[in-house]
Parts: sequence; structure tokens; C-alpha cells
Amino acid sequence: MIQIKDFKNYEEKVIETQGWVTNRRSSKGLEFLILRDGSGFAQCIVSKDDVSDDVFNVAGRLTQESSVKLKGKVVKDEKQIGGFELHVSEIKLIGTSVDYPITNKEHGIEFLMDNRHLWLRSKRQWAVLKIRNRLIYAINNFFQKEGFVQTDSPIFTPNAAEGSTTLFSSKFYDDDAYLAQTGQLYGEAMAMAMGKIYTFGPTFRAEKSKTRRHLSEFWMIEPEMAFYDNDMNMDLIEKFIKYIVKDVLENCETQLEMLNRDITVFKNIISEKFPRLTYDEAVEIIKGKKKINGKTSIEVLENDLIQIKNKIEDCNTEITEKEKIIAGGVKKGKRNFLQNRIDTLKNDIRKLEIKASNIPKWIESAANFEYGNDFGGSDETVITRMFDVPVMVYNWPHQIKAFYMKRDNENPELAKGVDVLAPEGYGEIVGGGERETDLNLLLSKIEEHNLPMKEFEWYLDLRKYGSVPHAGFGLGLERTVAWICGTQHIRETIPFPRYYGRLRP
RNA sequence: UCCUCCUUAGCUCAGUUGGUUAGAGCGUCGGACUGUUAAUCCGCAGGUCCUAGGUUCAAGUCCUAGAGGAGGAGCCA
Repeated sequence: MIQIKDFKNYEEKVIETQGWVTNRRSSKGLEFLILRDGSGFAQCIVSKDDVSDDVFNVAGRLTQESSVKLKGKVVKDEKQIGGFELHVSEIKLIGTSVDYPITNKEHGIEFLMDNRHLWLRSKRQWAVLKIRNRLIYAINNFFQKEGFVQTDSPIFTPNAAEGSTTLFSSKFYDDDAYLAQTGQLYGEAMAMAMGKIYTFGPTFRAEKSKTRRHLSEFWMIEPEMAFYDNDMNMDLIEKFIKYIVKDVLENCETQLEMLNRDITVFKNIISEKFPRLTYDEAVEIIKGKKKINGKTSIEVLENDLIQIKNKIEDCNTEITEKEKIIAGGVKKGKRNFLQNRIDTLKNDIRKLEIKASNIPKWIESAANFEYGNDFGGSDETVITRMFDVPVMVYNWPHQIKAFYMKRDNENPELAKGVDVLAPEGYGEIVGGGERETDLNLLLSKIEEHNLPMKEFEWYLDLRKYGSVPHAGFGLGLERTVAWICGTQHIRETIPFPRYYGRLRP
């Protein structure tokens, strides 16, 4: 049994393969089946001249998503995505499929999410999940090669590690328990045992966020390194991101093409150094006081607004033109084609208008940004808009960062944290920093944050017995997948997403 | 928690200032066509206009409440 991805090794050979019929088109004497088998997609042709009447009739009755076993010859065809098609000689129906709900037409997001268990079979979803898989592989490869030990952290926890975000509550026998929102504190303990470690597991946050960047259940990679300061941490983050991006680029060409992802942007990410901005510099950029490439953020945004308005204008002009042609009377096929184009343009206009209405708000909130605050979504967009590679922001005001963040010796107002912001509005993909080693500072911070001291006694032990400088970070897997795939929404980057309002299927 | 928008055929959506029997495309089914890329063409079937109440001679359309959904804000990876 040959998989579709291996067709290229069997040119002009007769093989057997099996999979699902994802689409069928027919002409007189010809049936075109699009077969998928999880390894890829391939067009399979059944010609009346080449097969028995029985086989041809079976082919003509195949419905979307029926499963089949096929025998046929692999033939080169430049027009096909994989470059090869199958000339079928025999068909065996394995399982029938009646009234498959997801058709080749557009569907609304609610319908697709209700049918997520079937939506996963679609081309786009397949491509995204293949890339997710490759990313996970690359992440493990990177850390293993760098001498890290994978050590996992518990999911049931008795405490709120950062005290900031909302937790899902649960029961652990008779005790109250929560689902972990990070494994970091455990990671620190393990780094003191193993040197360099990483955890890779699910984390849970009960934030009632309804945005394209949020999930209630998501996977996080959290490395923690003994004897690292924040500069070493940032070096590692940069090397790591470059490695995984390069790996996906090299191994998922087909999938990125299916997703229509513009990969030229990734070339820079591999070759260019990521900008490292202090919080102070980032604030200057947000407020429009510091120029990047000769322009302030406000000038860039104002220019964006003009360009968006021009684009809307162009779309409207094209719509008017196309509508005139339709009104003039054309054949049905041509009319459908034009109508589809008009629908696409109208959709584009809707998105552009949302953007256009957001930009003045961004400019306003950027101009009024108050030093000492954390960045909001729009502030992140403003900063990343100025660069075409991920941006690292470090040295944050200590008040807005977690209790365990290391204070800067030279400026005690600052904490040695680092956030990495992905380009194109995909937001914060990495958060991390150097950890506080001073026992007394930690004690006062825990009190300041009103955290239950009792739950942190074990953590404080790490500072009593051979405390060393150490640092680490957390990478959100789904946000990274979303960024690399260029998906509109993070919910497409995990097989069965859990987010506010979505628990099933 | 707040703001904006949406709910009409299996799916995606039109439906004008309230007005007679609610429309289209896709999908299904039947037929035509020898290379299609969401094929195309012809035809059949398919409706509790989200729910409840109200205004009106008359409500898919207006008003009120509720349910479900989408986008954004805050919070964050």
C-alpha cells in the first residue's frame, strides 16, 4: 500500500493506495476523484475506456468522504499540487458516506466549529496541523541538541503561581485544586536538579477573552536554565525561534503553499538580528518620540490608514465595474465567477474598514500611553509594525511583572523580564526573564502580591540551598503556529480548541 | 465585565419605505458533456424566517425581553 506523499517514487508504476474521496468531478467517460490519505492529496482519474463498466459506475457514485482502496498507475502531471496523479484501474469501496456536511463551499465559523471533528479533514486544517506537528518536532530537536532535559510539571496545583490570571478550579480528592497556568516554578526546581530543562504540556487559563489570540487550554514550552542571566536567555530565545522557523520552512513547503503564506517574511527572520528594545525605548516608539528607519510610529500608522482607505477605494471601483458587467448580461459561469469576486472584495472591505476604524484608536492610545503600564494588544501591534522580525522588549517596570522576576541591580525599579512580540499582530509569543535569587526580596514580593506564603515554602527552599542565577521563558505553541501559518484565528491551530464559549466537540 | 454586529432552505446568504404565493448560489437526487481544478449546463425536491410577547388592517421586516453566535476592548502565551 503506497501513501500519496510517496507517489513521486513510483512514476509510471502500478500501485495500490487507500484513502477518502474529498471531491469528485465528472465529464462524459471520465471521473476525477480527489483522494486524501493524511499524507497528502492526489487527483485520481477513472476513464471509461480503461476500466470495466462496474468499476466506472462505482466511481460515478462515490460521494464526498467515502473511503476507497484504489489500484492504478502513477503518472506525472505538472498541474497537480504533488506533481503526480493516479490513473485508476480498480476501485474497492471500503465505507460509504451519505450527506457529508462540509461541502466545497464557504461555511460559517460556528458551523465549522460544531463540526470540528470533520473539519479536521479539510485541506487547510490538514496543512495547519502538519505544521503544528513539525514545530513540535523541531522544538524537541532543538532543546535535545542543546543538552536540555525534558521534565514535565504537574497539571493539578494548589496555588496560583502568578496570582494574576483567573484559574480553572478543580478538586483533588478533598482539597481544592487548580489547573496549572504555568509549570515555571516547578521548572526552576528541576533546573536546579538537571541544569537545563524544558517542560512541554498543556496550560489552562480561565480568562473570558474573546479575541483571535486566546485559548482557555493551550500548550506551552517552558525552558529553564541554571547559571543563565537575561542576556543569555535572550540569546537562546533568538537562536531557538530562528531554528524552528527555518526547520518549518525547509520541511513544510507544500503546507505553507496551501495556506498561501507569504514566506519571504521568514527569510529575514532567519538572517536578521531581532531588535532588542528596553521597555523605555519601546515606550518612546509607541508614543512616537523615537524614529525607526526615519519614521515615527504615528507617521507609519497614518500612512497605513491612507493606504487602507485607498485599498477600500480600489475594491469599490472593482465591485462597481464587475456589477456593471453582470448587469449587462453574461453567461452563468462567468456571472458566478464575477459574483464570487465581488463577494470576496466585499469581505475584504469589511476587514479593511475594521482596521481603518482601529488605527485612529491605536494612534490615540499610543500617544496617551502612560509610562509604567503594561502593553495592550494595540501597543504591541504598534511596536511590531515598525519591524518585520520578532521584537524583544526587556527591562520592565517591576510592578507590572510577576513576583519571581529578578530586579535589576543597577536600577531597582526595573525587572529583568523579556517579552517577544511576533510580527503582523500575532502578539506576545514568548514571555520570560531572569528569576529573583534574593530570598528576602522574594518574601516581600510574595507578601506584596497577597500570595499564600505556605504554598511557596518549597519554592523558597530553592534559594536556601545553593541558589544560583537562572532564567527561562515560555513559548505559546498555538500562537507560534498561528503566526507561522498566518491563520486568522488561533482556534485553527489546535485540533480541538477550548476557548470561552467552546467546549464541544 | 463592557461595546458593536449577526440569527431566513442541509450550507453560504439576498429580501427595498411593513403589503398578496419568501428568493439565489452551492450541496443532495435525476439528466447532458472526453482533461476537470469550488468544472459547466438543464431539471426535481427542500421553509416553525432563533424563541416569547407587543404595535398594526397587515410583521422575515418595527418595538421589548430572552437564547445562541461573531468581532473588538480589558487580561494574557
